[in-house]
Amino acid sequence: MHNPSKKSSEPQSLSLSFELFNEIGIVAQLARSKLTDQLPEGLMSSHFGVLNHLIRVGDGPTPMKLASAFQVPKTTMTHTLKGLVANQLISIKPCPEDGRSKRVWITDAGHQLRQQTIAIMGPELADLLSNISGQQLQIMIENLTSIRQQLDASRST
Amino acid sequence: MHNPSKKSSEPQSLSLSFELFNEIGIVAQLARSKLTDQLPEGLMSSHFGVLNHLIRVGDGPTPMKLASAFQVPKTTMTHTLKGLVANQLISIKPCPEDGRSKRVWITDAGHQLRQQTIAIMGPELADLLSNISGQQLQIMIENLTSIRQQLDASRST
DNA sequence: GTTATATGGTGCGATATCGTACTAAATAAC
DNA sequence: GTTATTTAGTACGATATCGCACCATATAAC
Repeated sequence: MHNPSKKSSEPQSLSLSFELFNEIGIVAQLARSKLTDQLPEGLMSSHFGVLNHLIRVGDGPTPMKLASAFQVPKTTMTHTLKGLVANQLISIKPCPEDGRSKRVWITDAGHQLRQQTIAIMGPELADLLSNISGQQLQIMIENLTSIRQQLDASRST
Repeated sequence: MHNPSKKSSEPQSLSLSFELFNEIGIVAQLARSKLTDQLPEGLMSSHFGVLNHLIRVGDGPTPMKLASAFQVPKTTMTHTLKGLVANQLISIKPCPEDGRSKRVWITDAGHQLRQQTIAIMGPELADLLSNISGQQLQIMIENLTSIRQQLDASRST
């Protein structure tokens, strides 16, 4: 059953596969919940995700670009952006090059909220990983990225 | 920046921590979406999760036990169970030992649906992991479990 | 240039999730 | 034994997510 020397490119045991995705799902849920607790009333992890993305990847994407970055339906993104606008954390302007599109810009308040949240959450998250070696962390990120990319690919099919 | 030999019990880099949780969140979302696509109309990953749990862990838990197993509010579990009952995949009976509680039992139809879904999803999930060694898979599960347990613990505080 | 198709965005309805408040039953305090 | 506290479950309202239908604009076909 336990077989650490299993070769790559062989299918993994079914139960281990389910176990991995099970753990991924629960950790995601708990982390999301923890993040939401840190945010001001009316804001959720989805809102923070957008603010964070605007800083990390750069300002001015279209709503569609955001939707595909987070792999959510565009209607969901419309809704999320509406909440951010209502809280004056972003501003949405028409796209000069494409009359169908709009572009999303983060405001100073948005920048501030993101900074503030990172200052609180960052150390907490890092704490959770404190007994994981840097090497293993790297491996986990690489593997998760690989899984995500495969899922992305199968989705667009 | 890249430091594979970092010692354990040191805090991880903030950006790497965020990156890990980011990937975890997106993979969870994509996997959930894929699972929902496989299920009959009106059922979601939350419903399947309960069925799967009833088989794996055993029949007859109270709704509260299920809620804490999935780390969702009890109102959410009430709602999820209602959907499963409506589809005749579980049955809920009063608990003999505790007048406040009820107990959840899976039906034959529930058993069937779970089996059927696993038969479809299992190989797909295993495929996603086919280029990850058994050893790395083991490590990922262990680390994710550790993270989950810490999040659980901090939650009950 | 006109028409057909594709793409970006939104409105709307259905359902999921979750917080608050409530009821009923069990347990603790006394 | 009565009362206070805790616990299991539900009802309800608010919001998130998502699928479908629709509009506006852009691109392709001709």
